Amino acid sequence: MPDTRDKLIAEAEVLVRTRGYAGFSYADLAEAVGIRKASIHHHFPTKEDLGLALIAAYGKKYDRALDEIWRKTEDGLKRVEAYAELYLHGLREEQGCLAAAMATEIGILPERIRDGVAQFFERHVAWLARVLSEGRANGTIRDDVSPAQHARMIVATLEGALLMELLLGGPAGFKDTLSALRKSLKPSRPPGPVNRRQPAGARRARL
Amino acid sequence: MPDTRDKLIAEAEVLVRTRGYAGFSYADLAEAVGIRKASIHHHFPTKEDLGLALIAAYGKKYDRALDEIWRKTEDGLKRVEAYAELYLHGLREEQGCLAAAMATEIGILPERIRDGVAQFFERHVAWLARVLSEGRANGTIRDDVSPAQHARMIVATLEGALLMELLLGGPAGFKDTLSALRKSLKPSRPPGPVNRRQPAGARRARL
DNA sequence: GACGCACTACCTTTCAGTCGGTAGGCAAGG
DNA sequence: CCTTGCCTACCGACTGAAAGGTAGTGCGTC
Repeated sequence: MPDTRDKLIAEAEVLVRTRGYAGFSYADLAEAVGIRKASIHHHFPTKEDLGLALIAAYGKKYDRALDEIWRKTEDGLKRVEAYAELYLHGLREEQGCLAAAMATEIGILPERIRDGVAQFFERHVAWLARVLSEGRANGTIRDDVSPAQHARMIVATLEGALLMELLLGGPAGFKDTLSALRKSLKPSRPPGPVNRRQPAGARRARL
Repeated sequence: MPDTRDKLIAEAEVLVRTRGYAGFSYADLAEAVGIRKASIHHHFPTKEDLGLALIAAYGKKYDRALDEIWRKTEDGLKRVEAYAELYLHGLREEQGCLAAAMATEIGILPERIRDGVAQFFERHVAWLARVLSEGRANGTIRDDVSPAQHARMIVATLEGALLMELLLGGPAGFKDTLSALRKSLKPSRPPGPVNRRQPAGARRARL
């Protein structure tokens, strides 16, 4: 039994991800959650408050997912693939990325929300940079990739693919992009046992 | 002296690219162009009519640019870089992609506009697939890239990079992504005269 | 009895869209 | 040459609906 506030955030997230920030109203949200419009203002006095809570909650949700991926495997390529799976999941539900939706509305976005969205991207880029540099070190990522540059590229690629494949090729189209991306990261030779400092207990990514 | 209709399309394009489709009103557009709100309805009876004209004009503008790039060089990598430059130009003007902005609002987009946006992406993917396969043939693109897959990836990457770098790193951040992308396309050895099987008469695509 | 939460009722502003009308251009016809 | 008629372009004034937001009330629970 999630409390009302959580339900509001959950439903508002869906609305933004399918219609954009300016594209939904308190009336829409009220109907989705099953309370009255005025009651939403009790939890989120202004739409900006709601938007801020949305991007914060979305960011935390992703932080947890990144953390889980990190713990589940030390294989750089698998980590990236598990990261990509997060986007693919959105695509299957026919929902875009909340941050991307908000980012396209820069011009009308309250500044604090903009900051939240920027932080969202920054954290992902930083996390991927760590994944890549560690992957290079343990031989699971090509050694000619630049972690900083490729981290940016990966986020950009996945955000773009989600955006585009929502109306083009669906999951199949997304996977095309994904295999092209994989090719640019995979080491030409599989990591030899020398480089491999994988712990004894084999783990697997959930992808 | 561009006529009013053209001015309306030009200004509306800016509005959508900075604020999204739902994020601007006829009142905003009227002010930007310097005519009255009612007069806009004379040219575009409904907002859907306007949106349709917008994506059509935007598509044509890009078609011309792609055509010019095609004619200017036969080097696959250079073609891709010139294509990327189109996005970079938007970034410098602090404007996102019109199609991307509309794509994030799928849930409220009139169907005909959705179709227009989907076509926009499809044409770009198709054009890039030709660029890549021809580039492979003349040795200016790595021979292990799959034109169909990489074409999708390139559009996705550039769309995503534009989206993200508008609030993150600006042109500098974009160029990071771009150099990572370049690395995945460039042949490991520069094209030798042996591989080069370019016909004497240069060809051109109409696209 | 104070607080949390949802409600009814209402506010102001803005939204897309409509209406009737004006001003000017242009071509046909007497 | 001058009227008549039709056209495009624009306008002020308006409409109903929907936007975000407010005020005050009731009602159950610590």
